[in-house]
Amino acid sequence: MVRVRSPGRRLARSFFARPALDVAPDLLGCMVRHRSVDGVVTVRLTEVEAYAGAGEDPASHAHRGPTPRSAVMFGPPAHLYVYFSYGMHWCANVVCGPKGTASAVLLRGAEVVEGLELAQSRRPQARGVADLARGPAKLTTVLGLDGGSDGLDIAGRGSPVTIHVGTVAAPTDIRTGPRVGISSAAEAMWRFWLDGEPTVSSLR
DNA sequence: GCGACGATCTCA
DNA sequence: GAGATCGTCGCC
Repeated sequence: MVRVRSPGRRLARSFFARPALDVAPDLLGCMVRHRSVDGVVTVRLTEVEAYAGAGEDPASHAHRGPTPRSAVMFGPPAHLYVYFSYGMHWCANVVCGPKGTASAVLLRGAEVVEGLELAQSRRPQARGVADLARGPAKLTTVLGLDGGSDGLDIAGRGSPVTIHVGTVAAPTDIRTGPRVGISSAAEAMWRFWLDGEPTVSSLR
């Protein structure tokens, strides 16, 4: 694959206005950037999971229809869905599909490519650079995101969070497998990751 | 109003 | 392998 270490063209809303199952593998290698008052952190995605729409995916937060928590998922694509998990962690998704489908892609693992120092200060417990964003809650922490970012339009003008073209993965570099940590629809091979990357959360 | 459980992480 | 720790949602 071609390795580019800086973010390329910014992804437009149309990129996300497709089924999550199509968007998810296309996001591998892409760069997620967050600029805050603290500075800029950019990561390159190495692992994602797709969550299909309401009624189609029992493992999705949107499965039983809109609730206050999952409301953002039912809105237009390219918005951030950030939720609180296990009483202590934040996890970030990007809403996909046309408005109302309530599908999304969970960001599970990434490599820090910009703002290493700031990333390390946000996760002092990290074992090493590969551990900084290996796992959805770690990735969210390193980017400096939390519930305050829920609903953010990443395709909008002036958004602090943007996603860009990064490294282009060859189809043979992409692996698929079952999603992690869910009990229903566990057989769906809707987890995608880049082969051989040390920042993939649970290796297979 | 109540209770079960979770798209997890860390440390032992 | 267990504990931390609490919001969300379904059901009573």
